[in-house]
Amino acid sequence: MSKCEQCIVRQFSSLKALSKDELLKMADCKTSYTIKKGEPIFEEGEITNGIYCVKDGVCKLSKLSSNGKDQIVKLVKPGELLGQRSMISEEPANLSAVAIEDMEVCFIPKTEIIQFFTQNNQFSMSVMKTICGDLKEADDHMVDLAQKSVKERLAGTLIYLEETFGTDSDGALRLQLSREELAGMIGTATESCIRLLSELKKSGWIDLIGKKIKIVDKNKLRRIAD
Amino acid sequence: MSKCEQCIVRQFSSLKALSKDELLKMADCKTSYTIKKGEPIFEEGEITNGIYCVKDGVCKLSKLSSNGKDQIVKLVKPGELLGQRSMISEEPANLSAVAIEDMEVCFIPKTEIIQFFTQNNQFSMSVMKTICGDLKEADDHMVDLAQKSVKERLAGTLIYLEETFGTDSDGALRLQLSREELAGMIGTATESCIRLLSELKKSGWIDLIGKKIKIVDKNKLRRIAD
DNA sequence: ATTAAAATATGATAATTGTCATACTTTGAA
DNA sequence: TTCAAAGTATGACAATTATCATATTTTAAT
Repeated sequence: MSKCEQCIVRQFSSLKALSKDELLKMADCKTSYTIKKGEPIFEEGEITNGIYCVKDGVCKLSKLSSNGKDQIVKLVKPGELLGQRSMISEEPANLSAVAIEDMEVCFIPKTEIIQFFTQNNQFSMSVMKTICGDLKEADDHMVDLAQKSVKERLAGTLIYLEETFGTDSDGALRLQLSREELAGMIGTATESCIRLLSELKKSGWIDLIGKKIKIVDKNKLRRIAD
Repeated sequence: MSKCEQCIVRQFSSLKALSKDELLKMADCKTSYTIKKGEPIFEEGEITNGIYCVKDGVCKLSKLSSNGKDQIVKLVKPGELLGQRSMISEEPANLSAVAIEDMEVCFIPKTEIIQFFTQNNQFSMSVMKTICGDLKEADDHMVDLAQKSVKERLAGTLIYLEETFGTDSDGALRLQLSREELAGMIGTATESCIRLLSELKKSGWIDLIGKKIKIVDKNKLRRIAD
């Protein structure tokens, strides 16, 4: 069993507020999982009874709409926690978490987290701040979905993907999303997404290398995104 | 100065977790305000340094989009708290709060709330749960905005307005929103909103009495909304 | 009570976006 | 390696939604 104390990603989440003793206790009761690309960590409606700490890889949090399409609400990257909301609300998961890349995650049981909440105020304040940050992002995202055009949202999403997950050796977006997933992020039909990507390529603001996307003129994209 | 102990709406918010002593302390440092319909409680970008408890009246939380339209993110009713998110995040307000009806609110300084957080675990857990509830609603709302048509969202919003704020003596929605505000809730142009209301009226599912809206066939609306 | 301003309503039209069909390309399993 | 399946791409068309113009009604200030 690996030690939480030595885990680097801990620094990026609320877990950084835990003491050495608490980390040792956590290392004792945690379970590590390997999740392959495309596999779920948990699904909408499932009772999770704990939270996951993402050690490696990226996953999408999405919800199936009544029209049959999957809307991606958020991408979660290493260092972030997963499933806090439903654990705190004591409800089944509202969203599905599915790996976009191969992942390594650790599961920490609810009983443990609740103990940390009561004994470590810094920890609970940190979790609270994280959730507040999520709420702010959700509100902002909502406004964009309601008021911006698909093209504006696509441009904004491409910039977000580059700034958040970086680029590979070709200078293309490191995070490989399918066109369907990209469409699910911006809230549009897959064909519309593909069509607008072609349009942005024709304009010369992006380049399409196979299914990879490379941002050529970020300023132009920024101007489109507002 | 009125006593928080005797305030009924307290029961509906996290403030119900406070002890008698804490309530007395709060009554001492709170400030009461009367806010007229149309007036702001705080605006986007403002530093608030505390939270508001809504004693009477309803307000909208909205954000100005780059296209110049105001998107309404949430309606806040008596008993609910206002401004917790930015207080906890220690950031300026992300949304504007504007009264939709004449309101009575109490302002409680941040220093006080932070004290309650550290000394009363039930209180901080309750606030955390409320914010988690807000996050869930925001996520769900996001999916609807991204995946549903304007007509579906309008139908859903009308049902929400009836079930949340009730009806007046005519059976019409008690909460009086302008067409522009209703459009701002569902994320569409005012004209589109008006047009669809006319359409729903022609179909006989709703009735328009002046600018009031009355739901005639809720089941039909529900079927439209999904 | 009068009247200007604001809100509501509707038509005409354009722009955006979704849907269906189909072709091409890539991927992965036998 | 081969081939079926999945993913990507594009065209044609329909549906939805926004925009602009204008009329009507309501509201509120004088």
